[in-house]
Amino acid sequence: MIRMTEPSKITGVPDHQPAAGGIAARARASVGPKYLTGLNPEQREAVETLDGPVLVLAGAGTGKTRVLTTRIAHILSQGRARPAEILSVTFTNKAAREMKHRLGQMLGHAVEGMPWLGTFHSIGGRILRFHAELAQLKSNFTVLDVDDQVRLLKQLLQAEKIDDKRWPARMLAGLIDGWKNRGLMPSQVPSGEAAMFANGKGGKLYTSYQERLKILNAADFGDLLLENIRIFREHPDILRQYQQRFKFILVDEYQDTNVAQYLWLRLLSQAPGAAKPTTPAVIPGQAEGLNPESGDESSAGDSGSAPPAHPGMTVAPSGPTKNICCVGDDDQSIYGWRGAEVDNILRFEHDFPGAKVIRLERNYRSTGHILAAASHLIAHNEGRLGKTLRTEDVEGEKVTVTGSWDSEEEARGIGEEIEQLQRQGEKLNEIAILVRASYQMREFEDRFVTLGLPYRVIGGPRFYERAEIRDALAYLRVINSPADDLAFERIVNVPKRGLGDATIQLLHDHARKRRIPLFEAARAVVETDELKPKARGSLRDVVAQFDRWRAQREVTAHTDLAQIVLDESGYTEMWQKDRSADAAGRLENLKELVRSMEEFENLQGFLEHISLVMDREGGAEDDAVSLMTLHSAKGLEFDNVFLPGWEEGLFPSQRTLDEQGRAGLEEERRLGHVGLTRARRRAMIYFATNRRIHGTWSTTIPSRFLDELPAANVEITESKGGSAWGGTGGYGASRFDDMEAFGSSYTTPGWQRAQANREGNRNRGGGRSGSFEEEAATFSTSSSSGPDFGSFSSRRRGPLTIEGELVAKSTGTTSEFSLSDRVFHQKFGYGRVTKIDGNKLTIAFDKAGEKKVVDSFVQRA
DNA sequence: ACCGCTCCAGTTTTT
DNA sequence: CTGGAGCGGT
Repeated sequence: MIRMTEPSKITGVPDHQPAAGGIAARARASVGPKYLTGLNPEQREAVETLDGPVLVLAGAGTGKTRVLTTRIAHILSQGRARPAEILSVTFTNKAAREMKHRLGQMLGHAVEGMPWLGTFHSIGGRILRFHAELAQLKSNFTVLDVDDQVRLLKQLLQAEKIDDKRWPARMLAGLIDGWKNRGLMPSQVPSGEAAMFANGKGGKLYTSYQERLKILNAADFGDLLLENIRIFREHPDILRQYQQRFKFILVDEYQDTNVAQYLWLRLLSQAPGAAKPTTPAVIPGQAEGLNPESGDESSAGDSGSAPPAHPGMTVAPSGPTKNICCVGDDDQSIYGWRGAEVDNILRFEHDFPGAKVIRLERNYRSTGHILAAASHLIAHNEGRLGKTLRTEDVEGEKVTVTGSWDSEEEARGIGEEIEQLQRQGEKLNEIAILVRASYQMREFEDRFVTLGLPYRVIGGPRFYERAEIRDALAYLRVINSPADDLAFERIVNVPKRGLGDATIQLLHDHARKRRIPLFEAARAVVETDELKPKARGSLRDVVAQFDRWRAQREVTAHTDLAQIVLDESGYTEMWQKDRSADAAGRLENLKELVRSMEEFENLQGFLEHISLVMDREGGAEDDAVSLMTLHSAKGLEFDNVFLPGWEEGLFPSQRTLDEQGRAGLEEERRLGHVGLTRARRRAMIYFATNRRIHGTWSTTIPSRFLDELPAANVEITESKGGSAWGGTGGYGASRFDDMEAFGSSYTTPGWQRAQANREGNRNRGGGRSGSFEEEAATFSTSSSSGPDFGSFSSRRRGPLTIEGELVAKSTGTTSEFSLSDRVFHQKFGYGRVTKIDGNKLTIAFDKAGEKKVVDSFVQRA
């Protein structure tokens, strides 16, 4: 039942792997270098096929990262290339770190010499710094975050007198991002698209945005690749230099690449010298921009089978290709909405003639039932290369599907299921709840807080995206480069200094008139009497402070300087005074920021990398349930996975269906596949019949994906969260047949089912532990269920003994708190106790309102 | 300049 | 039902 060991990813031999191919294979395997032992034949082929293009289709849990790292080790140990001659790209810093780590383990030493292992953006940024002047930048250019970008665009919109309510800066940022993802410079944007924004001003705004970036000596994320592509196209000699350097190219998660990344890879993967010196003056792709379907590649050879080429991809002359190895899984492509092109992977053999395609289909993660369910589901997709995951693991437990009355019951049921798992000895760290949309998390959080069940939310704002980190960075940016207007504007009135819009406007006017940065404008303005005395003094202080810090920079270590700046500016104090729940965390983050600076030589080096490299690394030591979206679950695995909210409209998401049609549906289905394949031993799907959407209750119908699960691997269970729909009612073992019948028409209104079940429940009636039931009733968050359902929900009851146990287990029955105590809670901040019920407190929080929490989760304030 | 009110819109997220 | 933005009052 229980898996014995996790197959060792690096050196061990997976225990359930066959002696494939018999004696001959084994003999051969034992001959090879030791890092090859333990690879299955396909993995081994993927590692050893070094020459020419290779596409490794690596299904979930088939050892993808292991193949990538082993391949690098193999290249190195075969002497085919030196570490600095291998280009190895990932999407996330986390993935890059993971690869470095594993490589280090495999090679037995730290991987100092792999300078070109990193994310697309960090490597693109690195290359761009070398040739910054070719992009009208200086090598110390700033990488703008989304906030800066939007602020800049807002200014441009204002300058153009465009109503930024009707045409929000965010939307324009999204458009520009989309264009950059597709590898389009301003001149290449199809005129129809450029005209869509702000009555035809879209293209012009893109152009002026790019101009402003150059003036600010800044690049956004898209530029890091786009400017590379431009430089490579316009300077074949530079391109050739990189082509010669990179003897091998490895790409992780190829299914997530966008057009720009694809073009970048294509350029770099041509054999050196194959790139004909194109006429640099004409930017190829410009013509195609007007006529998107005319990429010349698509006309070559095999018609029909491959999707049409991207516009603008003709820059890469089809010539001999170097050793590029792309690893990915078309069934896990879930980022289409942000520019990823599944077509890239579907078209690989066409784009890289002579490519070898290797399928990894042996799954070392999940049990048979889970894998069968996932495979069966994804088989409903049409646009896929086709893989069949196999396992030699046990069948294991069937995937369960559980219906709940509403989302509250769903949360309660999952909460109880988790407690049961916990009592069976499962680690909370091995339990995850994967939701489609982040607003689903709230209900679980509320429930867990009530239960006192430790949980952690994965995803959410990244470390460097947090306001306090960006503020701190802005201070440092202004010190480092006085011309960084965006940074200056961000912090000039943070903390509050009485420098509001009027002052900023004045500075802007000055700066524009005299063509100087805002900071210099400020310096000049304080010498005049254009400002009111108060603002003037304030601004004078700010200028003086920055002058002082810049002087100190010469004689102070950069970490110390950062600390000084944060203290002297009053920024630290601002958060110290803040009484909200997250203030403490923010101060902690600031400390962490200062600490992280130690890894860098100096302020300049730190700032150059920070926006690309920082990410939060939460303390994962505590045992806690993980709560996250399906998207952020990609790449992770857990013994027990809960998949709530499988309802039409939510999952698959109505919006995706509306906007993307069939392609959207397929992407949603891949999301379901990703969710299921995260589970090693247990996958538990839930759907609710009623859900609150935008505040009002609506009735939902089960997701069509439920119908697409294979009956043989799925078990219908009853909700634990108040077994309102007992086994007898409409919810027996036969229910799956119901669902299959459901199959063809999804129109069956869910409420019909709900009605039926409601009847069933009425008939059942009767409660169990009366006394506790009362407590539970008072305790459950007051459910303002829809009109019809009020009577029903008040009837709800469940195996409450579970809760009883937890209560007993927690802190005993007498609370150490008294009425009207001031308390602090990690999540909700400060509040006052208004009611005590054993160890359960009702607290009126200053900011979060009234909540019920277990007393062990609060402390006296 | 800042606070508090009303109104509106409302997936998924990395770099 | 929430959070963010924009507006008007102090």
